[in-house]
Amino acid sequence: MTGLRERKKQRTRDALVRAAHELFVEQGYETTTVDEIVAAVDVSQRTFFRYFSSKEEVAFSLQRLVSERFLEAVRQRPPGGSPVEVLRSTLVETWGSIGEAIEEIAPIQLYMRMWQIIETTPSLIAVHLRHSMEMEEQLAAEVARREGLDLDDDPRPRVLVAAFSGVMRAAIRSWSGGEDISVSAARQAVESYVAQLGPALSQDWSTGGTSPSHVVSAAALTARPPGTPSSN
Amino acid sequence: MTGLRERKKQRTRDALVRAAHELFVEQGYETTTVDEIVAAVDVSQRTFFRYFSSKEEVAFSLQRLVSERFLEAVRQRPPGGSPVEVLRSTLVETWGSIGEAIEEIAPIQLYMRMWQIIETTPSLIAVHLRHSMEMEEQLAAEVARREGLDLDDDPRPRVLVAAFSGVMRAAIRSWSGGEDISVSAARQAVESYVAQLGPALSQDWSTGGTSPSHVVSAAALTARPPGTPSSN
DNA sequence: TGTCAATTGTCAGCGACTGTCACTAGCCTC
DNA sequence: GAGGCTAGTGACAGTCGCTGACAATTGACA
Repeated sequence: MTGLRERKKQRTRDALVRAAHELFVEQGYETTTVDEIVAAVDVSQRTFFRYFSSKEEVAFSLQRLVSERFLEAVRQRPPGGSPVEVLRSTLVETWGSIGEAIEEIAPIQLYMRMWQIIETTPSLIAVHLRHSMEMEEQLAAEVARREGLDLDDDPRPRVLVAAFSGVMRAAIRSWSGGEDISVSAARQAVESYVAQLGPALSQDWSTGGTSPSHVVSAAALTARPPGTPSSN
Repeated sequence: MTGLRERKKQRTRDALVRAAHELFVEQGYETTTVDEIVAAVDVSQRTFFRYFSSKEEVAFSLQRLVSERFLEAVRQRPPGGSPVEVLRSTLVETWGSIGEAIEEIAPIQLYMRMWQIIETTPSLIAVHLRHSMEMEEQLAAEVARREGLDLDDDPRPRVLVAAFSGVMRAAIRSWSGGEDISVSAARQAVESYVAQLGPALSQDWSTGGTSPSHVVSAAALTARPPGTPSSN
């Protein structure tokens, strides 16, 4: 059992995350000041910066939680299965428990709405892209480990992960730009996009398009799955 | 002919860019203050922020120049040829004139060294990724226009451009992490990476790897070209 | 040459972030 | 259960990026 000191720290940290998310969602990221966040939790600004190295960090704290959980789940996965399938099934199977982990800190709706804020705030888009890059690197290392490959010699892990994470980003972007920002809509968007990844790469898509046949398999990577609304 | 006022503006702008690049390269981006930059050019800080909306913007001013020139060159390109080939040949043919455009503002070595700063400064990496995304969107629109396609219906322009720009980024990263940061080394790295793009996508790469055959064509996208030193 | 408009400098101020130091409150020992 | 130890907090002063407002300057043009 953890001590009182520890629990107190966790509480203030969670409170800061929750307050920050509420304010960001309510009035936007740029227009929310750190002073407003700490006022809502009633701690000093100095304390805020002891928990988070920047205002950006608190905005991505839940995203980071999700990334870490997912990465950990992939690491725990028993050997076997193709890498794409490992990533896909890990995603599907951990979705629920990761959702619960979020709920312990803030209502999941807040997390969902925060995605919209990120995707519409230029400075956050930039940071998000960098995080994705870092996440890709770690995932690629794990895939390489599982397959017994050397990341320096074999580019396939990185490529696989890049494709996977590209599809994830496309799904999130499509979902966050749409009408229904519910959890189930997100899950559906992500799962249907990801489900296309394997088939799209193995099937032959050159069914009479104007494009040369060598780009079509890759093209399917960002194709909208049927029934998904176009979001621009 | 442009008036004196106009020329004076151009001079101070170029001087700011040059001074900023010199300082960034010499002592790092974060540790260089805007006050140092304006002191080197002897203008007020307010003037700096009239030319550049942020410290980041001046750091990317030469990169932006290059992007714009390249995009413009693609736009000027007569119809015909496959999209990949159009991008590749435009790159090769405009390399020289773009270099000259840079030289009018700052020594090209400074531009080259600035890449290293960008690639090793987290906040600049993030901004760079966002710029790449924006550039991809514009290039994709142009490719779609050339091919008479609708970007909303056909994902292939975006995919093609994403692949192209991914290869470019990989090339730059490999080059900037290496020993030889000369212009010719950069050119060689970029051109050899890009040259692989077409063949890599059309060839069959499944020559007895452990991976499923459906990822190998994509895998070749980030493969190191022969003779290029590994840079991590 | 005098008027107009564009450009610049000065100043005051906000917001993100950091170093420092005194203080408070869990924790651990006797 | 008292007292020392230390992790965590608050208060304060200061730096740096960036902005608005207004006055001073300087090229443009009649």
